[in-house]
Amino acid sequence: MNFTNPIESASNASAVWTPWQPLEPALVLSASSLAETLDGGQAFRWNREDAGTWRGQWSRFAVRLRLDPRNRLQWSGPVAQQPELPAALRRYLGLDDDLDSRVDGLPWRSDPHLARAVGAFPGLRLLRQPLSETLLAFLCSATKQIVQIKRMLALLAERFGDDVLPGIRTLPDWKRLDEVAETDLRRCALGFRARYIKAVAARLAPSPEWTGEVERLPYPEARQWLMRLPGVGEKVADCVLLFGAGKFEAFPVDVWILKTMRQRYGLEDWSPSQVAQFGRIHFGADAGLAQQFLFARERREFSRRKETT
DNA sequence: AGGCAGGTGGCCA
DNA sequence: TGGCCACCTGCC
Repeated sequence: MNFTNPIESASNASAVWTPWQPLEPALVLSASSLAETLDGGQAFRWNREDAGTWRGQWSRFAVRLRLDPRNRLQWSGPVAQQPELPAALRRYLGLDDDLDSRVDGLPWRSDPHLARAVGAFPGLRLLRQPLSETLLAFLCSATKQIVQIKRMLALLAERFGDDVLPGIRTLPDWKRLDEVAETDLRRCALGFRARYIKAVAARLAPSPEWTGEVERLPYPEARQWLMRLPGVGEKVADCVLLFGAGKFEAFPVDVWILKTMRQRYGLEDWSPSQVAQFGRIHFGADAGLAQQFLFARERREFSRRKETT
């Protein structure tokens, strides 16, 4: 790779970005699958820079992504974050997981609804985000829309995160959040979620190794550990494990999935907890992957209905 | 303009 | 266990 001719980003005069280059090995996905992966409720720090270009952050990294005319993913990153960024990006995008074979292993052959959802979002991915940030994000998520969760995290990063490069800030870690007064957290539009975040910070600030230990635990134990934290119930724990720990058997049940599953699988009067158990049994070891396709399709159906009414 | 949101925890039967 | 309600705030 050659970074001798870096270009200036139009939207950020200070950070110097590398030229666009293909991800290696190549990753092919549709524009809507890319949008759904980055901005569909797994992660909350991605924004459209202009048509077809995304800019996002995780940990101390920033990157821009777009598709070439043959739908292969290209990236451009801050020159200052070379040469670590490509490996970090591959990990973030979960390229070490053979997603194609996992998708193939789902029961789509006997489940037409799942087959339609899989067909509608070719190349859709599960991200492998830092667990700590994923926990923070989903503590913010209770009864909030994606736009509002994004706003909370942007405010948290702006006010309490660290400066990495001009225009690039980390989210605060638990140690930092433990130092912030709850009233100051509430000014980040967190509402009652601020109390949970404070309590989790008080619990995790003294043990920075906690998240790493949870990540290494098998799914059922990791889930129990997470659910001992205030503000973390079944749904948040499953989101954290699926999007931030690579536990593909986690099957988060929010109101959207609950609605779809009740309708499509004849589970009218089932509780969220029962639906989660059904999902893990029906879809198997990669139930969370199935959930992501069903979720994407449900969101698309919803926005279509909204347009026509 | 006021109800309602991608949940959780506490209280009650 | 199962059902109900408060919890903040901003957006449709």
